[in-house]
Amino acid sequence: MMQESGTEATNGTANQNGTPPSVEGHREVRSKSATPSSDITASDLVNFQQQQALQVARQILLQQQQQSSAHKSPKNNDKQPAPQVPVSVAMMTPQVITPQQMQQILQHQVLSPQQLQLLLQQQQALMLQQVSAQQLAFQQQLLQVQQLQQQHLLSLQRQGLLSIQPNQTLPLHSLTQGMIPAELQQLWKEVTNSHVKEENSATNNGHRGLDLSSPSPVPPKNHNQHGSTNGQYISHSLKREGSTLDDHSPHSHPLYGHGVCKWPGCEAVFEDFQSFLKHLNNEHALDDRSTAQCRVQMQVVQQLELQLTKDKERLQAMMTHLHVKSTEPKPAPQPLNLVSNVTLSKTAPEASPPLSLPQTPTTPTAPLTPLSQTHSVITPTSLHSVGPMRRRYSDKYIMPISPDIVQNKEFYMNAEVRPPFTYASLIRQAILESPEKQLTLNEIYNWFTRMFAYFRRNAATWKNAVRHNLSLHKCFVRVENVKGAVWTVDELEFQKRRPQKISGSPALVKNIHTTLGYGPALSAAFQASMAENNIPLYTTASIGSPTLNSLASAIRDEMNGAMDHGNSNGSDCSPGRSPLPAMHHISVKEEPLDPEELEGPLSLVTTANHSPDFDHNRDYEDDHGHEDML
DNA sequence: GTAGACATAAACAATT
DNA sequence: CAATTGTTTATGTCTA
Repeated sequence: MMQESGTEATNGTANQNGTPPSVEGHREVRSKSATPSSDITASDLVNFQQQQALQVARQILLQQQQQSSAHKSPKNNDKQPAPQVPVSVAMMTPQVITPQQMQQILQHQVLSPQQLQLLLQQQQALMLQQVSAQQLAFQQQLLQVQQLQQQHLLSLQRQGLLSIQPNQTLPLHSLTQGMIPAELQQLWKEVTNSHVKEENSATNNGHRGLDLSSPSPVPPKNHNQHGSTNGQYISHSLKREGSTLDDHSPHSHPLYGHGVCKWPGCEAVFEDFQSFLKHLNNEHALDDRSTAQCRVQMQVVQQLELQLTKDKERLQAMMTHLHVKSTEPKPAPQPLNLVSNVTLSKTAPEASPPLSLPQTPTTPTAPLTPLSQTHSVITPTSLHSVGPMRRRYSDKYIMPISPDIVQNKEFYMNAEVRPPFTYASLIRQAILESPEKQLTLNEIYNWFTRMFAYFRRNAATWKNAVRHNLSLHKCFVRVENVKGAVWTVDELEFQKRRPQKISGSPALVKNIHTTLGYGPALSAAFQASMAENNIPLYTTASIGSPTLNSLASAIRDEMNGAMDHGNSNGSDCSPGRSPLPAMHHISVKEEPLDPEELEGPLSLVTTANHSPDFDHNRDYEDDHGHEDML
């Protein structure tokens, strides 16, 4: 009987390995390179804006430090691109800093008023851009949701379940229009009104003693080179980054548009840029009022950010909801499509590989991980797409496999989808999950069958593989026991063996390393302990917002050049590939497994009812289940 | 094109 | 004796 399953398995694997791998391989490659621009767009730009602000602040600080300490030379001015170095640092630094930092700067007068004004203006520009960028981001996301819903409705219509006009849209726009500049203006007026009165008396105070008031002398020609005025500087720096929304022509200024001063609550009209600059430096120079306005604006920005966060969550929830719902009427394999749609066009083609697998129309729509792909441009892993073991290749990027397994537990437990992890990783996970960090071979088997629907079949094949792996890898240590022998994991070995593998590996870890400032060696140990404790080390990068991910990706790209090959290890913990925590619960819990999947006795093994958590007694039970299987 | 990691298959020995 | 466990070898795929 065992034989039967064995041969069956062989056939099965043969098929699975046959066609799909190549096809998917291509897909994977494609998906890797085809970073959907839509992912990075608006929201990321917002981040960039913030980073730029921070960068400017840093540059200024740097310059000031240099000036105050050694007065190096006017070089600093020409060398504006030099501070580039910190860019990466700045990028990695949570943007949260920006406002607070600003505040501190304001309060402690660390900077010269002139520099301060730079910051203020930068901030202003940022906020204005943010508003539009955020709206843009929202609209895109909402558009996706809308499309999704429309598709859903359409499909329902086709099935005659619904008769609604496809055009019918949700009142989504109300969301997006919730934060319009007008409102901000209003807010501004309210807040600043009080200050306006003081304005007259306060305008020309000591601060102006600085050369702020000399905007005119600056010839337009210099604008592109090294601006000596605020606006110029900013526009220059922004341009250098090449990531601005605004087109900064020589005479452009974030606070100047359509002949109008965009300073909150100002709206003064100017015929030419020069007069605007004059106005800017005169009317909006660094004084109490401007400072206050800036503070307020910061609050506004924070509010906006908050709002953005909330709306993102809402969107997430909506998507989640739709996703789950769509899988509910599971009889149809449609869910998958839907998911892929939600997931993004990018993954769409991958979400359907089921072709390759006699996949169980079972529920689970796909490991969450793929969903995360959507957002994490970084992830070099489309591996999670259902597919043959080969896919697991990218597994090397995921050393702390544990979290991934745990997080997608539901999915793998119910879907007869090959887990994208190596046998070694799985074995390790099994062992580490055990209370005593040791398992007998049979217990390992049981863990496999319990945790993965996929391993409820093809027993002969994968069991052999498990044994083979146990013997082959040094990281698995066999320990004689009273009852016989148990297997344990030599974590160090486990960590050790991977480094050699990849040389030019994904730089994900690099992020972590650099971020944490750990050397490879240290980090190895660190990771090891993290992994051992099932702590998703990489979540730092993955957990965050999608934008964070793309941000990380950007960082990585940036650093790749410098650090390539430098790191022997760590390539294992990929932030990118980690599933999106927020979406974890999506995996649909299917009551019973697909009947088809549970051919006879197998159903007993399903363990689906068992809590996925380790239970000491289960071994015997499972054993029986196995016997049934034979 | 090559090396390394991995999956799979299978032969074989030792143990239960 | 059969099944299980463990080791080893061979082969093929995939990726860097």
